[in-house]
Amino acid sequence: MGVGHTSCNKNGVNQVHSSFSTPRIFRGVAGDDMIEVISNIGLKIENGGLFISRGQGIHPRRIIHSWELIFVESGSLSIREDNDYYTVGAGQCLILAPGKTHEGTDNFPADLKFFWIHFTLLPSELPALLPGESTITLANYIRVKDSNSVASLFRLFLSEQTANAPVELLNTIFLLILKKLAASVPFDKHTENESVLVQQAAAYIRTHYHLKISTSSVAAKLKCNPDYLGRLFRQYRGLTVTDEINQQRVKTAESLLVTSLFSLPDIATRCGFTDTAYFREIFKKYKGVTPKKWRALYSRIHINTH
DNA sequence: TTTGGATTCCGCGATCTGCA
DNA sequence: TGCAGATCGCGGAATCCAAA
Repeated sequence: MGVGHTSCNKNGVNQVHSSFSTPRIFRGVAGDDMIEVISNIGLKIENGGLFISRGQGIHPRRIIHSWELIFVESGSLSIREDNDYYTVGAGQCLILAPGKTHEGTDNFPADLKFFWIHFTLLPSELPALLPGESTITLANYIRVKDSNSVASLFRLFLSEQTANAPVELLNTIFLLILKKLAASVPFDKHTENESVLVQQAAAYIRTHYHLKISTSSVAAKLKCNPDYLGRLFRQYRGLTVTDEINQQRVKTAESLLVTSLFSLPDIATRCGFTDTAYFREIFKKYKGVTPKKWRALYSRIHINTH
């Protein structure tokens, strides 16, 4: 497999390189529903972790000498790598290359949670591929197809790492994560043809939906006419800017309703709604039921009363 | 009865849409 | 890309409801 590099998109946003030549970091033999992993896989895992936001702070500017695999479980991470800007949302993955400058471009939102693993590539001294062997190619920016399984694998990785599991086991779990990522799709291929303005607006909405934003404020931020932005957004994405904002808010509310005990006004505020009544109306519009019913139907919180 | 949270209603201002 | 009419978003107040 090769891990990709990123390069500057002409239009400045989300350029994805989906094929990579060298270096190869591990080799596997494909079989029927199984993978035989060669023990000397040519990579060294340094460490991994889970970042949970406290709703403040920003990713520091730094250059590291290892690869970094980031998988966002909730919220969104705004980050740049040299001249490439990314907004990595829930269920998305980004691979940062060594030797490049990366830093946050916005404060950590309160709901941000992401897994990370640092690894280095050993000098490749592997012979040419043998019959039956294959390499895996990964894009550097991926919308993960089965994000729940990937999150479970990351948790397993961290658990085994804490238990001082043998390197081979950690490598195997890491390999499974990479296989899952390889089966996913590079992020938003259609965006290559999409207006830069629309991409910038969407990225801004993904990181600011919890604040008081509107078509006007997004347009003002991007220094363009609100009418023009609204038209472009509809043209490329088939929905209005307000719809996009509301969808982001409802998505977050959906999660908070089933995983927290916050009151509806509290959740409305956390999702960017300044009015609970309007929150309820919008939630019902998208989900078909009121927030209260949604919580009753899907809440995973068990409340002890004694 | 009180209190806190949920729901409904109404009106103004923001946003969308069609047109130039 | 801007204008104007139509439509919709959103805030505030009133009301409902359930628990204490």
